[in-house]
Amino acid sequence: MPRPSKPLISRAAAVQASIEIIDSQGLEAFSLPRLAKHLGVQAPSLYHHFADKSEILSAVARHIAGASVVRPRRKPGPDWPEFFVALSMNFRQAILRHRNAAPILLQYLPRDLLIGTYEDTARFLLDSGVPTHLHVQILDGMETLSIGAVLTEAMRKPSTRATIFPNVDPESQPLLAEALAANELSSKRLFEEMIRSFLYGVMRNDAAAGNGAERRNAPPDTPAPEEPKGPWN
Amino acid sequence: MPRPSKPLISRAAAVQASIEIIDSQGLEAFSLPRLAKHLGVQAPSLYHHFADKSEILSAVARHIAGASVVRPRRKPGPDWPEFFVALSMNFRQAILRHRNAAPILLQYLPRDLLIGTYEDTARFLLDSGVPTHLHVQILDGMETLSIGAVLTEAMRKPSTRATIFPNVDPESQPLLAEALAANELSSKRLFEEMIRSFLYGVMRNDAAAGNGAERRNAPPDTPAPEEPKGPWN
DNA sequence: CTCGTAAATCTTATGCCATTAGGTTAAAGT
DNA sequence: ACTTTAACCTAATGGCATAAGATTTACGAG
Repeated sequence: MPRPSKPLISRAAAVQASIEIIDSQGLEAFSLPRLAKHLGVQAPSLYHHFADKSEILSAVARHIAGASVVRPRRKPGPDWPEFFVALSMNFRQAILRHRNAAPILLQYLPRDLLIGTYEDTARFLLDSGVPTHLHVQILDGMETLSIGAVLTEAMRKPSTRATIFPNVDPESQPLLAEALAANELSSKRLFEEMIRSFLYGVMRNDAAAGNGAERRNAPPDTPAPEEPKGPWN
Repeated sequence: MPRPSKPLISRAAAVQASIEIIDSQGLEAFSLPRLAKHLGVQAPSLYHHFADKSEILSAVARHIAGASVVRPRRKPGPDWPEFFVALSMNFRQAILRHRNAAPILLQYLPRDLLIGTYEDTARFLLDSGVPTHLHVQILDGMETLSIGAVLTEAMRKPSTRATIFPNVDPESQPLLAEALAANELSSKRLFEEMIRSFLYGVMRNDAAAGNGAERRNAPPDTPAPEEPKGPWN
């Protein structure tokens, strides 16, 4: 059956089907023959729409990450950190919906997709009174932190997903057990608090200097390298 | 040539050779036939020492991550955050030495390897006067943050590795360009500052309350969910 | 010293996969 | 009406992970 009236394959449909396979059967189950079967088509036909497998995976990553670029609507102001908290939580949700795809995202995450929104974000920071010399720290930190935290969370095995730390023995690890007992936060809240902590932490220097905009961040109290890189073998 | 006087393969040698291949030729170049050739042996022979390929990769992950569990020697005290900063930098160094293996680490990172050291770390926090109810936040946060940040950094393409944000157009993105110009930190220092910011940020509540140990962390000023999970498609 | 067992390698084979080459037909443009 | 090109197909190639089973040797028990 060559050249049907209406194409049997579209990039969108292929991406959609790929995500369904990955979600329901895991990343290892994803292969071109399997995807093709899902689309009622033969595997090599996919090469008419994608250069190779990696291009499909790349499109999948774009689709998943793209769904998370819904910017919370918030006015600039002193509680600007909450904008980023909300943004991160959106991102986290979007990724966790397709946690099986996490390795794909690590490899193919379209950095430009995020960076494309940074100009607006910089404006938001500026309007909120955050000094310019902190913008890169905040933007880069948020990116790194969100992606990294979400990906590692996505990779947690289902069995140990409920507990924060698996296999803690109260006998040999009494302090750790006590710490866990004293903890009140779920994984989700831990993530949220982590973002918040980072953002408030970034502001610590300038806050101490009376919120003055002119104070450049001097080298921190302790530069302190440690453990001089010994032979790595 | 069956059953030689001295075994031709050892787990250690196999792991070592695997890392060399991955470092020099990339993760995609790693296959059992290739590894076998490196060891002067036939591919199926590897199954006498490992159950399957994933067991090899798991051992590789252990080896790489294990090299980073060198704990900085620091006394407990008010500058306890610097212990964690040094620890993270060690970890970062160890991983970045084998950045091609980053995807492996995401998949096989032995969580217990890190958690095994948490009891000591909890003791350290306690001796430094950090309240117990923050320990989990700190331990989990440090783990998440270090792993995530390092893995995403490791995945950066060589071409864009030098710049913090690639492809910033001063015309269309003036604020972002300005922010980059105002930034004084290298990638390494950004990482370092990120860790520090997080740790100081975690302390913000208790510090404000006069370092009192009894103050449980009340729900933060703004719980604020946002973007109510719309249909994800 | 001998002999059985188990260790460490081999060869061969299977089935899946990504990808290439080249054929076939229908749609679309001239 | 004719050419081009889009969109599928079948068939083939070479790599891979892994299984099955053969072979030879080291080693420990008697």
